Amino acid sequence: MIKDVKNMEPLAREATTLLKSLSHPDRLMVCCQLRGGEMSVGELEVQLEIPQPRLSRELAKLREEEIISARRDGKVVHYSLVDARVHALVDAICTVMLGSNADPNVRFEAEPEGENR
Amino acid sequence: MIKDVKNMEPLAREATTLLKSLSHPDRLMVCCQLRGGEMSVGELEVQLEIPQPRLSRELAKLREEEIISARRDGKVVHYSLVDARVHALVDAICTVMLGSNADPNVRFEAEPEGENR
DNA sequence: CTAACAATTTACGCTTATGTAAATTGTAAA
DNA sequence: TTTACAATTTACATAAGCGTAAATTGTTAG
Repeated sequence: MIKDVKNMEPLAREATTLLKSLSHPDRLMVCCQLRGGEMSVGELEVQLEIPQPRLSRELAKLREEEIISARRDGKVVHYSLVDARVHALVDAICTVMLGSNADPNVRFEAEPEGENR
Repeated sequence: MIKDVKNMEPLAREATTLLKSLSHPDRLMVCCQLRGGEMSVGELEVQLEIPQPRLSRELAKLREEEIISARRDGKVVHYSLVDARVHALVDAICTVMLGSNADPNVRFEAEPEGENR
């Protein structure tokens, strides 16, 4: 509830770093899908029809920005959104921008929900 | 509520175009402030402490992307968010990412609210 | 070890974004 | 018209972002 807009800059800088990571069709769709829980690269590839090398590169970017995390199981790598803040942001964006089309077939498997930040 | 993820791509493309426009500290802060209603370039310059030429250029980008609109009054130009969808998205981003620091001193003057899209 | 599959990384060319600084346009008042 | 102020546009140089295609790494089964 502060009035000091000056203090907004560092927060805005942080926010836009995250936003930039989501500002790409492939990456946004990936995050949109991951709201429904873990998915493997293969599943994402099939559902989103993104050529594997490109998908992999975008996943790498999302990983570097700590938006998603990877878990290897045999030769399959599973990805999931990293925390509640990211989940909330992606959710908000999908709701406002994609409408119902964004519904990832709601099949939540594991999402603590509640550990802000 | 569709399952056809394939149809998501064009929407995601559109969404990310908008998101990209908001993915810059100056531009996000401007939009954040404009949630409170119209503001002149001068007011934005003072409150956000952004050098005028840079501010002006970012405003131009936001204008080109049709995120904000300008209204000239004498030698002063007033800007405001262009529609409810943009307002909703900016609001969501500010709420999730900036928290209470994002409160633009709530002073709504005119916001139809309700014409989605 | 070798084959086969899942995923990631590299390489290249091209376009866009961004900070900085200088020049220009538009409007109102003297 | 001349001045002054508000705002926008240009001009560069540097840094990122992105699509495409080829090469590489990691893992399991034979």
